Amino acid sequence: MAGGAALPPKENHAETFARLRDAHAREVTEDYVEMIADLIVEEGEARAVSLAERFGVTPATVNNTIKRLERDGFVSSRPYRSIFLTDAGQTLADKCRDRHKIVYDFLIALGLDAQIAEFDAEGIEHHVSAETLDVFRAFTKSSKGEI
Amino acid sequence: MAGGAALPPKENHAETFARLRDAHAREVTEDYVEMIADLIVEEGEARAVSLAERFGVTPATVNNTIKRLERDGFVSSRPYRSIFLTDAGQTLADKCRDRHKIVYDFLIALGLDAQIAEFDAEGIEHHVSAETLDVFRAFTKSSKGEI
DNA sequence: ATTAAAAGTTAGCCGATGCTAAATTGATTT
DNA sequence: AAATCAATTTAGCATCGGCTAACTTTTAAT
Repeated sequence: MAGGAALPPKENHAETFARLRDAHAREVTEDYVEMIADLIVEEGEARAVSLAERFGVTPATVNNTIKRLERDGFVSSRPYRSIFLTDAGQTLADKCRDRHKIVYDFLIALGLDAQIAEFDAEGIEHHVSAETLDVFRAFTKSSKGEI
Repeated sequence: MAGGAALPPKENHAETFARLRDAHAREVTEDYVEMIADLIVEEGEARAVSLAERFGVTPATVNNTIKRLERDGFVSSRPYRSIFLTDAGQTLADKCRDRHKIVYDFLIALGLDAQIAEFDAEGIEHHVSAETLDVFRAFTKSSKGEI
């Protein structure tokens, strides 16, 4: 009963990597809307200069990226003004914030320190399926109850 | 004594994202050397056509990527021949295989099914710190002992 | 009100990673 | 041996996400 199990282990390589590439394509967008939402909460508005500083990129790069996000309907902006999330952008930001927190809390529940949990969560959050997120959440919850 | 804790929670955004971008830059390289090593084990050699099929990209893309890997010292190849790992490539492949297995086993230990564990591991493996890997490994081990 | 500083924008560049289409080489079949 | 078929390579293109340098606009100070 061990041999082939439920799922053929070979076949689906290509699909795995296709989904991986899709995830990558969304990462910058997700990081930006998440950060813009944070900045609006923390500083009252999202300025390009703050995004540049937080991401560690140049203002020109931020400008570039914001244009893509605008094209894709996640943010709105007017020249020399601060940046706003559209409804779609806000929805995405909310989803990302939740997901980020689930991953972060899970890593903390595993015993990792805040610095490492924060850094790893930033990388991991874009690559967890809904199923894995559920398991993470349940684990964190149960580990809290078990004290 | 609680306020600032050991690590200021704000400041280091930029460094986090810089490290994230570094990790991204390594992902394709790591996936390729890992896959080349797998192919050599499974099929006796690594052909471009197999890489193309497994990654779900065109042969032209594989060719491109192999040239970069060659430039960076991870593989060697001669025209119309199969692809070999250099020592550096083999070392990296071994490291990646270990890491991949740790992440995969951890997800399985958490109760996820093989298909999802495999897919998520592929995304997560490039973004786990050494500390997190240690915790994953310890968790998997202890969960095996606890049956 | 002018000037200086800060913020934002534009133009032009580069590398990574993908593609298609066409040419080439290698392997197989007849 | 020739012809075919599969694999590989080349050329040319696109997008993303970075950069620098130069310029413009806005904001703040004097």
